[in-house]
Amino acid sequence: MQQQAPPLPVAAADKTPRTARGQRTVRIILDAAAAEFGERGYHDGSIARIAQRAGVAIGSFYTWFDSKEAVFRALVADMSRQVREHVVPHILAAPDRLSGERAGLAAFLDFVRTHKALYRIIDESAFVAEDAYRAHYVSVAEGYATSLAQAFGKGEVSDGDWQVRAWAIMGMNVFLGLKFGVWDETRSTADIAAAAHALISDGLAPRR
Amino acid sequence: MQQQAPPLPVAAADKTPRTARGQRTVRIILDAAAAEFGERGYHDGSIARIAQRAGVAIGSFYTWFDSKEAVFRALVADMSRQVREHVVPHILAAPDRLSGERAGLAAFLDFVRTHKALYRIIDESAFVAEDAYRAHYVSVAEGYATSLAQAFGKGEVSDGDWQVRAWAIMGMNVFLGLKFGVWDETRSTADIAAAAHALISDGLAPRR
DNA sequence: CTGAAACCTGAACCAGGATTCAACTCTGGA
DNA sequence: TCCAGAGTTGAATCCTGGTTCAGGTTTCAG
Repeated sequence: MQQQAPPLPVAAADKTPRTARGQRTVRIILDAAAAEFGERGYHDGSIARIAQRAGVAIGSFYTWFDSKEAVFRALVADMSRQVREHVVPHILAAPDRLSGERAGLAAFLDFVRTHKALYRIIDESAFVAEDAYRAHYVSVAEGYATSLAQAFGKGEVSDGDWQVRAWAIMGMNVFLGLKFGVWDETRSTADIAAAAHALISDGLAPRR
Repeated sequence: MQQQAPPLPVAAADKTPRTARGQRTVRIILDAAAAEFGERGYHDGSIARIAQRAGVAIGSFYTWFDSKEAVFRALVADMSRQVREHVVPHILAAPDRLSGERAGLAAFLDFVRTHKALYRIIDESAFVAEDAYRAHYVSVAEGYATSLAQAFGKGEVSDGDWQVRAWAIMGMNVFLGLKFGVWDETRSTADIAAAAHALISDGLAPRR
């Protein structure tokens, strides 16, 4: 009975669009920011240029975002979601966790190759918005850990240290994404995924 | 017969110290820069503050480095070397490649825990000096690849895709370093290394 | 001892770019 | 049709912080 009808009591002076028009503008700015930061990085990226790309005045930018860092954070959240949405279905569609891992990596690599900006932005967030970066990877790692533990329940993987395994596999994927997604596109993503799958699945120990 | 004795024909206007005194100053500035960039990151780090930490005038800084980016690059090279120098011996001292991998990871984690600045700087170089970053990881990956191929020759590891394996393992180590070296020190490094070793060595496939 | 090269000094300069703001235009409900 | 609120505009402000520069000080070979 304390807070009344007046729209959004706490976050009163917030910058949420109240209209379809506003929503559209926010989306446009966000995309422009993705392009700008993707190309020039956070610090060489400029608000003026973002506004220009968006075909909008600088003032409009500040109508929707408090600061340069604010857009960047919004972007990180946006992308974190996009990657997950793209990759997770591929994992789930697979018959078992291990081949799911393979499908997931292939999907991830494909995604990276077509969304280099996004990839770079998430990585740079480590230095611009550490908490956002951490949040992203911690949540992904947790997803991995539970998923693996479940797979163990079904007898699809061996027992082991879920936490370490989750971070290890995640790191693996990220670096393979960097190398074979961003830097070097000469090899097919399926190929890479297969090789990585073999490693994760059977390890390096010599066949006995 | 074109270039004569005059000291350093090509790199004439370079900034290499010609004296022990100068050398000392460069070292001091480099250390101050490591501390500054380690704490504040590249962009929030300032030359003025670096000079202050070093107990040196701003002008002196510019006697030895052309720009902010220049020190940063020098730092990355310096650290790339340091990490390698610290870790490689541990790998070589092991009886075989696979247990070497374990020792190497443990050493790496220990190093990270005591040199968080360095770790952060190398990572940030991806955005400040991409080529330096690339050079660092490409060279490490190459080291891995050849080392693994050699181990295969001795029958210590199975056959496989060396390039993918190298990048995968490197990524694994980097992320484990981030998680258990920088962010979370609750677990012993030996512990982490053991778990990672088990993963790399035998994989996730259920025991048959 | 001496002078020239090597170093050091830090106030002042300046560019780039984030942020502000006062006025203007749109839009949709009554 | 009308207008209040929602959006838009972009020149002007402001400030941070990298870089310069015109001398001083130290060092050391001869």
